Amino acid sequence: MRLVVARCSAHYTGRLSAHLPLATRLIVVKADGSVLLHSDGGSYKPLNWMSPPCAMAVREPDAQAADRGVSAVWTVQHAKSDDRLEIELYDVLHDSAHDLGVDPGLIKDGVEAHLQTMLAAQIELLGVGHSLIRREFPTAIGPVDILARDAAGGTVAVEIKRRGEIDGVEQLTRYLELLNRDPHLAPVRGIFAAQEIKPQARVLAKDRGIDCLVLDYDAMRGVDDVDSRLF
Amino acid sequence: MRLVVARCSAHYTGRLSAHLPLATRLIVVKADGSVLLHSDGGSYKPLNWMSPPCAMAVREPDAQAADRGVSAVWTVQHAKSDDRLEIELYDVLHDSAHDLGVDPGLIKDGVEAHLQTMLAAQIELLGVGHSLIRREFPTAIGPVDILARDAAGGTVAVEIKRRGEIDGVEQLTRYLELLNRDPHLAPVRGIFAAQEIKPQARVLAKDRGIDCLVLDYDAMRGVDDVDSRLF
DNA sequence: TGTTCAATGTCGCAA
DNA sequence: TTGCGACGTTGAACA
Repeated sequence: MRLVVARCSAHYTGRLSAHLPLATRLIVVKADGSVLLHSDGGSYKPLNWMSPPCAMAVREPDAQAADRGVSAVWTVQHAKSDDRLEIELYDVLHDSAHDLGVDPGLIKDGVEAHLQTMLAAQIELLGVGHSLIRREFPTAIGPVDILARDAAGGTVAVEIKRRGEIDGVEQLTRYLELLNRDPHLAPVRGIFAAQEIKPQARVLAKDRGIDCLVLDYDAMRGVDDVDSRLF
Repeated sequence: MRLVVARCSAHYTGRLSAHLPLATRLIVVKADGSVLLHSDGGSYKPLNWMSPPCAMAVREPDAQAADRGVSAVWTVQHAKSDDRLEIELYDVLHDSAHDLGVDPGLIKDGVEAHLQTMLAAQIELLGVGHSLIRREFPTAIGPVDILARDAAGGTVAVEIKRRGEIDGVEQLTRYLELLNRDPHLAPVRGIFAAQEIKPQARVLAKDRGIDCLVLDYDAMRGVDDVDSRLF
C-alpha cells in the first residue's frame, strides 16, 4: 500500500464523467492496483476511486501541464471496462509505502438472515398456533422470507427487514398479489416483521391489510441459546 | 488527517456487531473525527469505519491487554447514536499527520437527467408519430419523467432509468394508476425506458401492460450534437 | 459467471 | 428533520 498526500486534480470517465479541482488530498494505492482519493472529511466514500482490477501508468506531464505546476500524471485504467481515472499531481507532501499482507476480513453478526432463522425457530411470535411452512419460499419474483400457516389453517407470508421501510411493504405486496393467484394457497395474509418499523411503512401496511410485527432481537436471541454466544 | 499503519484488531457495535482480527491495516483519522480502517485490497469500502459526527478517545491498555501486546486502545464513539468502534493497536509501523484543508468537491456530469433530455429531443424513439407533451410532468406523487402523445392521440407516460429494475416499474405503475384517474388524460399507456432492462423488470412490465424501450446512450448522444461535448 | 438482494449502505434533494 | 430515490453504488449468496 502506497500513501501519497499531494495537491492534485483528477478526471474520471466511465459510467459518468466527473472532475475534481486542484486541492490537497490523500491518495491510496492498494496492492491490487485500486486507487482511492480522499479528502479530509465526509464519510468513508472517496471523492474518486478506481476499483480492481485496474492498472496505473505514470507519465511525465506535457510541457503545458508542467507549466501549470504538474509534476506527474497518473492514469488508472480499469482492466475490463473503459473506466479511467487520471490524476494530475502537483506538490507531493508525503509519499510512503507499506507492506500490509492479506487481511483475514470482517466477521459480522446480527443481520437479516439471523432474524429470519430465529423467527422461523420461534414461529409462534406470529401468533398462537402458527406453524412454519418454509423459509425462503420460492416464487417467480423471488423468495418469500417465511411462509407459515396460522391457527385457522390460513397461509401467512412474512417479509423480514432489519428496518421496516416503505419498499419492504411494496415487496411484500407484490408477493401477496402473486401468492393469492395460487388457489392452493389463497387467501394469503401478510405480516411485515422488522426490528423497527417506520411510521410511513406502518401506514402503508395498514392500508393494504398487512399486519406489522416488531421483532425484539435481544429477546429472540435470549430464547435461542445457540445464538446467544458472543465473540 | 492522520495516517497510521499498524497491526490492530477492532470491534464495532451499532446497527450490527462486527469483529476484525489482528492484522496490519491503514487507519485514517480525518479532520472531522471520522475513522477508516483499510486493508490492502478490495474496493473503496473500508473494513470498518465510523462516520461523523464522532469523537475518538485514546487510552492505555489494561494489564491483560498490555500482556497481549496492545500498545493503545482507541475508542471512537458516534455523537448521536450508540455506534462505537474500538481499535486495539499493537505495533505502529507508521504515524503521520497532514493538513489538507477543505475540498472543493466533485463535479459530475451525465446521468439520468441526460437520458431524459435526449429522449425528449428524440421523442420519436417511442414510436412513429409521437410528440412531447412535457418533461417532468407534475403529479401528486411526483413528476413523471416524460409525458407524450402517440400517433393515435393517446397519452403515453415514460419512466426513464439508467438501469431498468423492478422498482422502476413499480414507480411507473403508480404514476399510471394516478394519471388514468384523470379523464382528460385517460387512457394512459406506459413505457419503461432504460439503457438496460433487467429480466424481472421486463416480466413485471409485460404483466402490467407496460412497454419496454432500451435506450442506446451512445447512439442518442451521436444524434444530439449539443450533448457530444466533453470537458 | 451472471443475477438478485442486502447494506453499519452513502449521498443529495425537496417538502 | 425526514422522506425518497439514485448511486461510477459495493458486496455476498445463489443459480
